[in-house]
Amino acid sequence: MGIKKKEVLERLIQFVKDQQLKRGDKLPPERELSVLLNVSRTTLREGLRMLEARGILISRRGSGIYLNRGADVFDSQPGAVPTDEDTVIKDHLEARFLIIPNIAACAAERADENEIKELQDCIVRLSRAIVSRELNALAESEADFFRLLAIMTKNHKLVGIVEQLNSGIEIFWDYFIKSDEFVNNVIFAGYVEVVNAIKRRDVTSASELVKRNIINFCEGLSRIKNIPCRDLFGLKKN
Amino acid sequence: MGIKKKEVLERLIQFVKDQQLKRGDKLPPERELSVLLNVSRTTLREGLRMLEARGILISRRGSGIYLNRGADVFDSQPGAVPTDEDTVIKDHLEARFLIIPNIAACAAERADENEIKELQDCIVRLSRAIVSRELNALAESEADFFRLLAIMTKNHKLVGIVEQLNSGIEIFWDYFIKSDEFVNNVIFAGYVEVVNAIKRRDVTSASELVKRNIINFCEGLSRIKNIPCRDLFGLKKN
DNA sequence: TAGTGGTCTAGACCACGCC
DNA sequence: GCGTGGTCTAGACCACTAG
Repeated sequence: MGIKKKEVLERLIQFVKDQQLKRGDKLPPERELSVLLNVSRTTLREGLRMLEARGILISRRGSGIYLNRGADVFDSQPGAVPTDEDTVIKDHLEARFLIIPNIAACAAERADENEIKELQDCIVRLSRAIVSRELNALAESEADFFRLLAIMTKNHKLVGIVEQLNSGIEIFWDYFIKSDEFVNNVIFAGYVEVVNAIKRRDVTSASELVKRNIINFCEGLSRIKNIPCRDLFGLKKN
Repeated sequence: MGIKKKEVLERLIQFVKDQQLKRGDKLPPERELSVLLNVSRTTLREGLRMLEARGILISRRGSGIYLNRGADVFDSQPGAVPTDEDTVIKDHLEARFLIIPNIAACAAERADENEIKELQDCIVRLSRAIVSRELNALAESEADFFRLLAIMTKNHKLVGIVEQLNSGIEIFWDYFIKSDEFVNNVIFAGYVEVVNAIKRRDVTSASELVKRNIINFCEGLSRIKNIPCRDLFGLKKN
């Protein structure tokens, strides 16, 4: 991310705090804000769009920009938008756990032969990346795996959501790649099982195996980092 | 959406088809593409970013832009990116059904008193919008409802995902608003029940009630439009 | 009609990848 | 070093909303 872009976010948050703006309050017009924050309007809008994607702002054409529910992050969180690494990783794993199993189940129901073939190719790439310890290839093929599951559902919205889930997750592979052989193999084996479940059209297994896999993942990570994984899985029955 | 932006998407898709580009193939550089498609680079990049968000493209800094898995949409779908209204609505409802129940369960576990108060206020706004038949207020407060659920989970990733889910859904309220009093009341009552479940910290009920609510919603809509709702709910047990 | 956000342009420099 | 995508600028016009 650019230097300016980050600065814009910080200054924007600082501005909201300084002005004691509350939910529903209106921000100054974009042209004015860009002068106040000392950036071009385009750059400002990049930042605004980012906050809009988090539900913090809402833009109304012809009217103005308003603070939204969710603006309270400014109070509780010091940095608000970029949080510490551990939190990002924890949030990501939890989001996976809550969302991917259902997508996998749906994929098992609707996948066609070509798509299953794709998924198998994806696993091959994944395994190559694991044995050769190639970070980028690993992150990419794993993202692909989830992307393919979403595509299998034939639901465009889900594709977009998985893409959002996949974004900004490069960090945690740094830790994973350092992990021991065992965890890698367990996790990889897990992916293979998921594909097999989908091949059999076994909806329930597909969902459960994905869950199991994410839990393995989490346990592997918690052995290296101090991420409390325990409280993530109280919702297992849902 | 702007005229140019739509044109860019169309021309981009046409370009990929004409050149017979397949997965993994590299697109021309941005500066070149912007000339080919006769738009500025900024505008082009808006379009590229949109396709990237759908997992169709992938940009590699210093290297190039590549077609990704998921590019097959060009084959199956005529328009590829913007599909017909019915499909958009169906996809949206299904995505809700697969994702929101788990988020509601998680919210029931973690919500604090202030947030529950917020949710109640939100319902009040929702009910006002329903009785007065204000389309925008209705869409907005319903989006808020889901947004608040995500915020309650204290998981930033989920907030982003719900925001993605909420986006681009203005259309289907057009239909809803024409619906009969009964459906409206049933749906509204459903929201109230969800809030009560969260208040009681009843994780299971929160999840189930949300599901029930989405099903009601779908049935209400299918009475007006010809949306096949039946096949959406084969995954109920997961 | 005035003011707002939305889109678009042409051009500049930066940071990374690859040779 | 060179080409690529990433960021940033300043300024223009369009489309919508509100008074």
